[in-house]
Amino acid sequence: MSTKNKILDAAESLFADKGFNGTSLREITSLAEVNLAAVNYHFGSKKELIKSVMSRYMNELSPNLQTSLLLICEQEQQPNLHEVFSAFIEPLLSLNVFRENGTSNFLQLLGRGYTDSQGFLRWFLTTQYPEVITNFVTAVQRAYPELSAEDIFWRLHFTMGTVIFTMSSSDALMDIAKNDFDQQVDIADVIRKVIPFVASGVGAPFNH
Amino acid sequence: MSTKNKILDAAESLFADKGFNGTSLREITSLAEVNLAAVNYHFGSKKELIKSVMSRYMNELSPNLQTSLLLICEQEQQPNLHEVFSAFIEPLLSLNVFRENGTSNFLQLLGRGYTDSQGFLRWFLTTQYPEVITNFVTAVQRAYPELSAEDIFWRLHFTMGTVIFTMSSSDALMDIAKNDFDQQVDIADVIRKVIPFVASGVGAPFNH
DNA sequence: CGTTATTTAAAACGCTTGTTTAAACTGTTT
DNA sequence: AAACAGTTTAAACAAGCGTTTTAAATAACG
Repeated sequence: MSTKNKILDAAESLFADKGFNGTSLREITSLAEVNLAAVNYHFGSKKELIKSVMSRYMNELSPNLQTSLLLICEQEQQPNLHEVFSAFIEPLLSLNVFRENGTSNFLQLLGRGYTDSQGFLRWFLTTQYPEVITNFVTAVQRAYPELSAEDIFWRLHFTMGTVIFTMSSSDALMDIAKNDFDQQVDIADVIRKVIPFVASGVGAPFNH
Repeated sequence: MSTKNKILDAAESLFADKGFNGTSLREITSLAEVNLAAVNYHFGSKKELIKSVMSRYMNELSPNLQTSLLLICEQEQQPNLHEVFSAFIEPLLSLNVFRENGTSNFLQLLGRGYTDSQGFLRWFLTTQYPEVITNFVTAVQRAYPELSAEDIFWRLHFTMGTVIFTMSSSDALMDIAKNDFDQQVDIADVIRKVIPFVASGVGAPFNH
């Protein structure tokens, strides 16, 4: 495997675990078993390395998610919200074949990006991959046309919060569930549990 | 104002803004206009300062939340989930009189604590203030008895995720809402928007 | 008033951070 | 075989970190 990919792999799992700020280049390069200077040689800076780690996932996920959402938008009958959110399941889980622990790693990284580093990653994602959000909004609008643009905006961010936060701490949560309820769960189970929650949340009646 | 409180105030707003890892003691002491060494003198270490900042809020919030939830648990008729979650509104908003921007600062700190510093703050809160969680679970159980303990566990964490994540990025979200929808919102508005979402999410039917 | 304890001040500590440098090495091309 | 670009290496850089130390200023009390 190339040095570049060794760095990306090591950075990915450390970033997911301890955040971007919480991970040093020395930790990354020693896990990747490459020289410290290799990061700056191949990526230029730590910030660019973070972008590369995220891009690798987004370039894999984005087209799958696009076709999955488009399928829902273009079908004859009106979809319900549960269908819309279920459209995420397969593209997200397919990240697991793309890379070991791909699904949870990616979602954890997403969560880090929203809280670490004061939102520069949010800017990066919304400017580099805006069509993902657009399609998602369209799908929700088709499923629940009474919802105003403002309410869609807020409820989609609530949804992102639910999913991202859950996945950020999914390791800890799965441990607790195992200890307290003898309940062996994996990331696919968590996704199946969270879909009814967010679908119902987005579909909640509103009292203006 | 005492040196100790000047430090606590400065630390609180910086921590909420940039996270625990992302804030240095030098930033804190220079915003507080006190000497650098004062932190270690008064609090012993940065970690203890973090605990102190959180405790100041928890000691204010915890009793209010207790009485509010107890009121719901002890009332004659069965409460619905919307009532249960609404029990948080007043105690949370009262943090705003306790301290400027108290509500959003506290919720942002809570979010930081779950993602920064690998969960030591989660340990701190669940061991120091377990009765808050217990009462909350009891209230939800009364409102939705069909929900199993496992499902309550998961859905309450989804709820925490929604709220904490939303509040962590509430400043950014309120800015976007203002720009895109000419919608002037404050933290109370956000809370009013999120309550139907989480109440509906927790109350979602499940498909076993 | 004088003594003791508490609080602040400035400087330095040792350590880690991201980044840069310059030399050594690798494999291909002329 | 020599020249070459592409990589890797070890060492050093300046800057920032949390913490400690020492001395000066302030407050409390007999």
